[in-house]
Order: sequence, then C-alpha cells, then structure tokens
Amino acid sequence: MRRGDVLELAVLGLLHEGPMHGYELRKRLGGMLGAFRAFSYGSLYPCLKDLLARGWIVEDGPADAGTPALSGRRSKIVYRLTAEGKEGFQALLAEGGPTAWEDEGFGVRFAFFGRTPADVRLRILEGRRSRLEERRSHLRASLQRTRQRLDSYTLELQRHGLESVEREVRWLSELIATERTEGGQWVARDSSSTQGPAARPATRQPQHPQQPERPE
Amino acid sequence: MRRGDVLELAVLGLLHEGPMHGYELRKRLGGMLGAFRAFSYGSLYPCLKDLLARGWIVEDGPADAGTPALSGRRSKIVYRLTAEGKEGFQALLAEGGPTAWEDEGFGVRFAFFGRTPADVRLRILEGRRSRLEERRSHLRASLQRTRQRLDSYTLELQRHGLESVEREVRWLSELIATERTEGGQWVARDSSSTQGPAARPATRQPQHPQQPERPE
DNA sequence: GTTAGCATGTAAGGAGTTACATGATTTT
DNA sequence: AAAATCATGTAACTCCTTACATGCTAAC
Repeated sequence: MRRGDVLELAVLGLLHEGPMHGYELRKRLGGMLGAFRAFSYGSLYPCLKDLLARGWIVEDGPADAGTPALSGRRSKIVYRLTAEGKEGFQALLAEGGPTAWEDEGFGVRFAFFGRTPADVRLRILEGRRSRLEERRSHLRASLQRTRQRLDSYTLELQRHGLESVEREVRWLSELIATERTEGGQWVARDSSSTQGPAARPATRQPQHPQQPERPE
Repeated sequence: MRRGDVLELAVLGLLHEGPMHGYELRKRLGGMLGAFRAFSYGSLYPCLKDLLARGWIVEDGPADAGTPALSGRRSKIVYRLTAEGKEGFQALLAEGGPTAWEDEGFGVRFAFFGRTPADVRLRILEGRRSRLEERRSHLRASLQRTRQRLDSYTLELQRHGLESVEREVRWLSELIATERTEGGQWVARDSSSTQGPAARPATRQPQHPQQPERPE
C-alpha cells in the first residue's frame, strides 16, 4: 500500500507545529504552497492510518484541553507526532532520491527547509537546479531544431516554457549562493528553533544584471 | 477503461501531422512541451488500442512507401487518423471542461491551437486565466495572513510562487489581446491550412538575442 | 556474433480522486 | 428545526509507471 511520499511528508511536516486533526490538516495542506493541490480526504485519512500503524503518529486525547464542553465524547481525532515520526521525517527529507527534484517533491521539501539541516538543503537545491538545467537544455535544443518547421503557437509555448525554466534556475542559483555564504553551519535541533537564514536570499534587484547563466 | 484526456489528445493531435508508429509517437510526445513528461509505453500502447477500437485511428500499410527493403514483413505498425478521429479531436478540444484549465490539459490544448477554432482558443485562454487569477488571489491572501507568523523559507516559496503566477497571467493577457485584434475569424478547415495568427503575440523584443551556449 | 537501439506489448501496482455514507456542531 | 459546515471514513475507479517479455534490425 505504501502511501505517497509527498502527502506523507507534508503531514509529518505540518504536525511539527503541533497536534492536529484530519480536517484541519487538509485545510493547511491546501494553503501550504498555494498552488499545491489540496489532497482529498480519500488520500489523507488512509495516509494517517498508515502513519498510525507505523507508530509515527498517535491519537491524542483532546488537545483542545482549554475548550470546555467536550468531555467524554470526542468527534475530533487529534494526531500527535511521535519521536519515531520526527526521525522518519528527517530521513525522508534527507533521502534526496529522484522524487526530491521533481516539482511537487521539491515543493514540500522546500516548505520545510526551516527544519532541514543545512547540508541537506544545499543538496536538494542543487539537485533541483540540475534537473531544471536538463529541462532547459532540452527546450533550447528543441527550439533550435524546430525554429521554422513548427506552427507559431507551439513555438510560443516552448519559448514561454524556456523563459519560465530560466527564471527558476536563476532563483535557485540565488538561493544556493545565499546558503553557501550565510547558511553554513546551522542545523535544526528541535521544533522550537525554527529559524533558518535571513528571510530573502541576498539582495534582489528588479532587473537581473548579466548572469552568464552557469553553462554547466 | 476510458483513457486519459491528455494523452489521447496529444496522440490525436500528433497524428494530424501524418501517420506514425507508437515508438515515434512517444518520442514526439516527449519533445512537444519540453517539460511535458514522456508518457511510458505502458500508457501509450493501451491508448492506441482504445483509439483503434473506437475507430478513431486505423492501422496503415507501411507508410514508409518510399523506403525499400521492408516488403512483406513489417515490424512497425503505422497508425493513421480517420475522419471520426478528427471529429473526436475537435470535440475534445472544444470540451473546455475543468480539465482544460489545469496545467497539463491547458498545455496540450495550447500546443494544438494551430488546429483550433478561434472562439474555442479564446475560451480556453480566458478559462485558464481565471483559473490562475484564483490561484493568485489565494496566494496573495495567504501572504497577507501569514506575513509574520511563518518561517522565511515558506514565505520565500510563496513569494516566488506568486511571482510565477503573475507572470503567467500577464502572458495570457497578451495572448488574449492578440487573439481579439488579430485572430478574429480564422477557423481551421483541414490539416493543410495549419496557420493561425501571427507568430508572436503583439510586440515582443528579442531581449535575449540568441542562445549562444546550448550545453549538453 | 554480439551489443545497442528500434519496436511492441502486458501484468501488477502505486498514487490519488470521486462519490458515497455517516454523524456532530454551529448558525440562521 | 433546517441548513450549513465540520468531521471521519470507505469502495471503486482512473490514470499512469515499473518491470517484465519478446523479437527485429543495424552497427561494430
């Protein structure tokens, strides 16, 4: 059955912020990346079941300890991360496998960079960048080849795609540079020290001056 | 069984350029959008089987009529689009359902705009744009809400995501403007008249003159 | 003559969605 | 007291990938 990497990672990451029940998790999931699709309950609940079975999370007594009026009966099931869960989360993050450079896999991992050791962060950013550089050269080659032979819309699509990829590569390069200079030795220890390097990577000019694009 | 919209559409679209066998189709599929993932044979061949059963494509005698040395025995199975196939293709394009505004669904449809009636093109572009505008306002709201409370990486991710979406909306708006002024009444009639409106939408300076390097 | 690449398939399974079924709580 | 929304789940289905199985043809 093996639940999906992305969803599992996201759930574990969110539960670092404190115990939560399924419904709430799903909403937070939707908001996380903005563009991230919101994982239906049909995926979420089975995923929670798996994590429970593995002992990475446990059902909690009402974490609404403050709120009155729900004494004996509880309709919410609140999940809390266990020590094993935290370990598993770190292991998944560090895994770096091919899933970590793909769009979604990268997105979730980046979202939890605040809890990720510096070396792993760098590895993921660089892996993602080379993935995109591959895509870029593929697109460039395709544009060269087909220059004349293709109809205008296909061309426009490829041109726009190429621009997007180039933009993303520049973004990653900036982030990597920042990590290299600032983020050298910081490592997460526990959930209270949620503080990475400075907010924005270096200075960000409106126009990208020259940037020879890092040919490989 | 109902094969997937995207793959089916892509196959039908590609076959408009002339008969092709599976292996070749798969390669073209990979190149189409550049970023488009390359659909494994495990999806492609069953899809072809479905289309065949529906009568939208037929097996052709060796369309390598020119090449010698493959007389009686053929190892390639060449597929050709039927009239029903062309009709079905147009119907799928025009469908406009929610799938048409999603990333992949939009991508394929755009790639075949050269064969799409002007009114359908406009509808798809506008649908896509409002989809992205939704995403944009969602992201903006999220950024407002969480300004302080979130760690720097999550913030940076959302900021970058928002910029991407805004860029995409501008692109679509340019395209829509061009369609409105130039592409008024053009409609595809048959596969020979593969010519939409002018190549690039409106004016777009060649800011990056040529790609000098092209690594790989 | 054997490796490499072309070419066609199938079976099993992974990852997720939709649609459904159910009940509790809050709002109107 | 009805309607909305919160909350939890399951079964069936979709779409696609991986891994396998097979044979042809070209190149070295």
